Amino acid sequence: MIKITIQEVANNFSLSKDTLRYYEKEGLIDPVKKNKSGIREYTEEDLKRIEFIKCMRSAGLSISVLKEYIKLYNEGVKIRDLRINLLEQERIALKSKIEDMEKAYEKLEYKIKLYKENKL
Amino acid sequence: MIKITIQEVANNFSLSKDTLRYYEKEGLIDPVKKNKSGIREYTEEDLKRIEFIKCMRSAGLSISVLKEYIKLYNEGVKIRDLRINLLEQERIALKSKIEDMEKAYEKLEYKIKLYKENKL
DNA sequence: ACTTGACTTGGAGTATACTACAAGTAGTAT
DNA sequence: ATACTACTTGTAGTATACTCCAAGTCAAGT
Repeated sequence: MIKITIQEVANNFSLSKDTLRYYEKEGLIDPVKKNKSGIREYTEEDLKRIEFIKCMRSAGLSISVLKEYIKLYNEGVKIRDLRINLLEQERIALKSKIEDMEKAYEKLEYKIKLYKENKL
Repeated sequence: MIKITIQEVANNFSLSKDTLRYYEKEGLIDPVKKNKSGIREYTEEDLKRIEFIKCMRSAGLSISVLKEYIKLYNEGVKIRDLRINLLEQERIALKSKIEDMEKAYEKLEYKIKLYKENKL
């Protein structure tokens, strides 16, 4: 078994140690195993979860939405449908957010073009 | 000349009156003309600015970045290059943000697909 | 044995972007 | 005239997501 320290996780994911502990406290990450000295030792499983959370956070999913999803996830298969539902909703929200951003992007591009052509 | 009240602006742009005054206070919107009773009367020009700000905000550009851009804008042509620069930077940042979000979107889609195929 | 450095905890503090409130004024309806 | 509504200002409060700090523990190096 590989033992990964919080420092290593922080470096690899560009997250602060504080943020990692914060995510754990909030339940986004399951409680990480600690050695006899109380020091966190992350597993591969933990890293997968952290990667997922980081990706979703960077997409703008809020802590509370992710908290809810993880809670459902941990409660097991019975409420699988709820989980699908939640993800579907977030997918839809994310889609319209991306569209908004693309609109803004085009607007920016256009504005820059005008500037460069000395028309502004 | 058309006189547009803050209420109408708020309704049309789905922004609260408080937010509109906040944007004005922060300098994102130029000081709006007031009638003899001190009530704001928005012009077409104001509305264009508000639309731009709203669009950029929804793309995630921060108040402080927009503040800076508007400040440069108001300071005139001499520093046009600075403005282009700022917009270029934001364009690049926005692009990578959109890419992040698309990655997250695909991940979500995939996860939902797995759920639906009963593989999770 | 002692210092160093990285870790632990719980809780306080910060930045951002609003959002609500209190006190007052102005115009309209009855 | 009185009540009602919408507006004004400045300031205080809130939600979110961290971020920092104090006090303490622990293992390794000198």
